[in-house]
Amino acid sequence: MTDGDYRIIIEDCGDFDAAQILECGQTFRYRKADGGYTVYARDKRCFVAQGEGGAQIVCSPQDDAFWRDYFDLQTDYGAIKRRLSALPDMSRSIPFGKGIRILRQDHWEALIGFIVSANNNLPRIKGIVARLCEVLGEDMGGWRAFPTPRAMAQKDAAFYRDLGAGYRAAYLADAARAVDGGFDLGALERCDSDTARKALRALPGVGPKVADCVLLYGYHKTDVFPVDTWIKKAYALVCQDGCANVETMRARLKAIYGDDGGYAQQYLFYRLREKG
DNA sequence: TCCCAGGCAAGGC
DNA sequence: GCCTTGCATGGG
Repeated sequence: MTDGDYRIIIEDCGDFDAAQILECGQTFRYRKADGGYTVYARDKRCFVAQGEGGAQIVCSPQDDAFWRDYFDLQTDYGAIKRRLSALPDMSRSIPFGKGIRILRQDHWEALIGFIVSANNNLPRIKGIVARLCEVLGEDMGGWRAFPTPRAMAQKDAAFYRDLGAGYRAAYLADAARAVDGGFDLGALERCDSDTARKALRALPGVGPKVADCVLLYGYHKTDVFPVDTWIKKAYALVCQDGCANVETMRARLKAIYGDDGGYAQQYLFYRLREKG
């Protein structure tokens, strides 16, 4: 890391664990490094070190506010955990993933990342996103920014296929053209989750699951409950009703966990994937 | 080799 | 409307 000595210090790590935050599948732009993680967001980079005594975010001093917001440092996760504690499976899942936080990511970045994520695995998603930045992102002097909608819109499906995106290649090209052509991602900030979800689903490659992930990680709309293959497997733990329809599952899980559904989903997802 | 991965879209009923 | 199928590619 060559960004100097500026550090954001997190003294109490009861609600902050870098490994859990980054490896719980909400972002694909990080690299495990010696003693921590290098994290990328938009056109910025930081290094997160986690030790016994606490965590430190090493970054450029002018990016202090950006990273405090990105890591959601102003939110009281103790209060969230207390609200969820009595709900199904939370007595197991919250202690297992107690250091998870929901990152406040960029709309566009979350959209592209989760279009890539469809029927894909985490190592491969990370690789595709890394190549996307490497080839189309602005050179920031040692690393690459996430590509702009304009930069991505100028490439066609064949380009993204060569990058290894598989059958998602056309989704990437078409979604980029839609956003570059005027689809207003920023306007959805002011919509409720159901309205924003319907709007996002008009984009190619955005179905129910991808839309929910974009809303949760790209808009911090924490009342959504993304249902993926892991949550489908877990559903029987929470609702022993034999339900197999995904939309019904989603509705029932939303009803159980309410406005904190996004957090509950993240604790559940992390524990299941890590076999905790 | 085979199954699976933070699913989506299209086509058949 | 709901259900099934095809889809690219790499990990385990």
